[in-house]
Amino acid sequence: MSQSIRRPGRRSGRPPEESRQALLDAARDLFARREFAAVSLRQIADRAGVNPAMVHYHFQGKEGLYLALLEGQFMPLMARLEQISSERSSLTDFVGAYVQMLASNPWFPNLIVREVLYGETALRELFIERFAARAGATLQRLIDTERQAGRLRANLDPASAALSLLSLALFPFIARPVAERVFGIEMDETFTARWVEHATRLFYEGAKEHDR
Amino acid sequence: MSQSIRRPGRRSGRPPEESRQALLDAARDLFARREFAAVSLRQIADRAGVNPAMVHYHFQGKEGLYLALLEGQFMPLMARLEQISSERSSLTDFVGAYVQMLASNPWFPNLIVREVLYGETALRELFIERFAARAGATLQRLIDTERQAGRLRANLDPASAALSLLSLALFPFIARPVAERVFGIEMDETFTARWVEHATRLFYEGAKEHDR
DNA sequence: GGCGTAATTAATGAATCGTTTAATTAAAAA
DNA sequence: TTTTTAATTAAACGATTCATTAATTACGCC
Repeated sequence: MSQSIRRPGRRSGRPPEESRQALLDAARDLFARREFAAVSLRQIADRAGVNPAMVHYHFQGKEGLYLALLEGQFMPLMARLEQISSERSSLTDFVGAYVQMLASNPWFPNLIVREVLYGETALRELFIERFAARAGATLQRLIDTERQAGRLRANLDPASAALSLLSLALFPFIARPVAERVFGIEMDETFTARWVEHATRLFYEGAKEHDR
Repeated sequence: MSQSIRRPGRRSGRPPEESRQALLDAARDLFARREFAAVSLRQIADRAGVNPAMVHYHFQGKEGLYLALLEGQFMPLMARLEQISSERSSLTDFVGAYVQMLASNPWFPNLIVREVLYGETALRELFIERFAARAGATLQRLIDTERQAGRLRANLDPASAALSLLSLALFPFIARPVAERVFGIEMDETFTARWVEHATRLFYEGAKEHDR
């Protein structure tokens, strides 16, 4: 399979950064589909078109590659999400930017689910403390602002409301592979825009003051 | 680690079904946390308190154990869900029974996510064809009934509505480990009941006819 | 143009994986 | 009670895992 007939030695006309980046890209794609222990170094190296030993040369081992991947790909997106969480003042813009980002980086929700929701790893704590807790608080604050402005009903529980909005915004992209088939939709930019519109409308109408 | 000082031979006063069931239970717990390739036979056997070779005696190997697990634990719950999908006529009852079941079997959403959403396995096809597609259709049918009865707005898209309701019903239990910490909730029976109430109310109010 | 260093590979080692076999004990059958 | 069968284990096997080392090639600097 990985029958590389290449002799050893530095490759000609190729910046060394290329191998490193190829490994990171391959690892990102594979770790989005299967968890750490289930992905082998040879799989990664094969996909990147380099020798497995390169993983140790560049990253000091499998775990080092994983950490570098999180540092280089996961963390920037998380920082971006955190930025969105803090600076947006409109609830709709918040959800929109959120959904936009998840839709255009399909590997991201996968890795979140794998690493944060079900992986009992140190990254979960990091994610919760540094991001989820803050985003949750921001979301509840935004909701409370809307509530005090009279656009949401007075007795609305901020935690339940925040969890609802998160559910509407995130679930379709988490369940993407199945949802696309079951509901015959394709999660492109068109769908993303429509979904943001649909979800926020449903939320606002469902959570506003109403007589019953 | 698995330093069992027990001599070989049949155990006294112990029905053989016990070992088999212990293996299935151990496998269920472990496969809910880590995927197939990441769980070793020795881990399962240790947790079950038997020798790894028992897996081959009872199930003809690791894959056989996995299939037996799906057959014995996953499939019955899926059949129960399918029953709920077909016989309930009220949308609220449907969601209620659904949520109830997910809450009381925490390993089930985990396995669904792992096996169906992200595992590119044969079980995904089975799940989609035999269950998800049918449940999706049933849900859309129920929603359409409500729509024609005037309890939901006339121009509501059944697919989007169904996906919304699913999001509200499922996401909290999929994201359970994080949601519990971020929002300071505990997903016991009390929460379950309140969530069903909250989610269906949000959905009905958000999707009913309203002037804007 | 020669030389040191950086990049890359093949070859190898130690650990662990799933599996198989043979031995051993208890239960069931005769 | 004796014999057969079922259940269980330890031990060993080959395959595959991650990691290491030594050898090889190209690049950059003087």
